Amino acid sequence: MPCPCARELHRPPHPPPSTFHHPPSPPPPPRRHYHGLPPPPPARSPPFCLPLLLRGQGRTPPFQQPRRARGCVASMAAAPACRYPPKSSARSISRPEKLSAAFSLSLCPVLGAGSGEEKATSLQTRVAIERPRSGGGVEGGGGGGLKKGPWTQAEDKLLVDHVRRHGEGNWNAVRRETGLQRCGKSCRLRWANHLRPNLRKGPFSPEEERHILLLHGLIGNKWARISSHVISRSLAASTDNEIKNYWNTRLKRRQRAGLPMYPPDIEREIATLRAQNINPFADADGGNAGLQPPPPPPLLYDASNPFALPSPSGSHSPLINQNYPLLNQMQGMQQQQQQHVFHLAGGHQSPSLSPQPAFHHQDSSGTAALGHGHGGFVSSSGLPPLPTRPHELPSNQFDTSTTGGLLESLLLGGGDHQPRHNTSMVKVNSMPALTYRDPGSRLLPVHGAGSDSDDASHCLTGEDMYHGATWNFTFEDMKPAKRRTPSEAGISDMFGINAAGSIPGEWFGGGSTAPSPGPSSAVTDEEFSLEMQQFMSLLPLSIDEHSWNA
DNA sequence: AATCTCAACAACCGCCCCCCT
DNA sequence: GAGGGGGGCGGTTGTTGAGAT
Repeated sequence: MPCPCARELHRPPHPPPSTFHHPPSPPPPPRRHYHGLPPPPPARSPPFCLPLLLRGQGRTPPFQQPRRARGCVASMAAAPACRYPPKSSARSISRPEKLSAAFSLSLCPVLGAGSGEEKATSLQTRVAIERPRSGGGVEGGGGGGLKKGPWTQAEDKLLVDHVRRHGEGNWNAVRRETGLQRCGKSCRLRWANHLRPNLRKGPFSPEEERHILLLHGLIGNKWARISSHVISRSLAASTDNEIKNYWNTRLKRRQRAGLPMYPPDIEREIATLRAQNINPFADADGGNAGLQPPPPPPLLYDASNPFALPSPSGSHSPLINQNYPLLNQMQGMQQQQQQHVFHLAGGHQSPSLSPQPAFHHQDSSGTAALGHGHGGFVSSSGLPPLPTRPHELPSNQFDTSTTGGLLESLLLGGGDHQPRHNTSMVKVNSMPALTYRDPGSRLLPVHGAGSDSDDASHCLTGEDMYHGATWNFTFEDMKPAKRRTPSEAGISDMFGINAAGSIPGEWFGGGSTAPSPGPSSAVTDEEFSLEMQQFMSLLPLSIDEHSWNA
């Protein structure tokens, strides 16, 4: 029997009114058919260029391609975000058993104290309760009856109320003070990924996708940093989990098709950036000058590669002074943008919005750095965050010392001067596409051995604008659109969040002028457009921009 | 109509780091 | 310096609905 709300799933997306000064957007692409005819080729994107990205050029308005709805809207609207039983149940019992093991009021103290409506809702949505793992395991290694699995509205409310009162952090206290039978980690995750204000739930624009690709190519699976960078550009938070999921699905898709993970232009951009080998903060703060080790050969730089630009002489020169002069402006505007954001918030910071350690960070050298706020409130500066965790070494995916440049500084805490390996060519296990060729070959990834001709046949064939060669690229804007999940709508409804994402009355003290509090779609188009217009107005136009917006 | 495949995504888990005592 | 708690991050699992077969 079809879901009574199935029509909701097929309802065409309704992009909210946008004040963007962009050409009319084409209708959302059809859902990608993996076994059908290849989709029409996407509009040609301009070469990926960090300055362009930082300037927001070519950015398509968010929410134009609402993400595909998942689940039954009717039930999800009043349901937790995830309706399936917890993993522990799913693994150990069959489906009928799972159903029988579903939510039991007597075993769920939170909902057991809730209203009958909550109970009914939970029953409808088969909210399962924690079943003992093998050996009676409980979350947290002895947490004694901690609940797992999908969150309920009641739990969300408890968590939100707690954060409202006490702010973020001290997550383990949530359980003590609210009786919420969740471990601190779970609370933090729930808050960070679903409940915190300014969460951006919507499709990644093509430009954001390219941005993600570039950042991933530069720093690897540093989802939080990628997220923070995207956040800074998008003025609202896309969670690291979201980006991670996006990447993983993309990875699987392209791996199946035997395709490279990165389009050639992005790879060239990666090579270019890594070839810069410069630290923009070396001269900017005066404290890092001379601290950077001599630039090792860049990861992707290959003398035989015409696209991996050679390291500029005096490669400590700020990138922004050489090839990306706009970054000078960007950096200078960061503080201004931050102040603007807080001004929009009414100049008041509630506890949860109080400066997070990583949000406005004063590093050891005394350089004020606007950092990412993973898990916390986000920057909406539209500018790349500055290093916040100088202690953090690059992951095993990349030896980022090979660039020592802007993005490492931005994303990996470029202030760290910890010894690094000097590897000119790194095979990245988690990034198969970045297993690069032998010298002399083109800067193209080694394709996977597997070849899904079916999928591959549907990949767009483009032209290597530098070589005239062809390339296959499954453009990401072909992916199905997503939309705000019903559970999030339910959360919003539960807390009285209006369509614009603001909560009537108090919400962290932000009031109606707060920057889009509330989960999902938190930044309204008006707010986004306002900031972007103000932002863009400070920047000169360029040929690229004209051509992109033409 | 049934089954399969896929994308999407929530949530858990383990590891690690930071901070405090 | 050692130990523990708090917290962050990345990897992974498992479930869903939709579309394809």
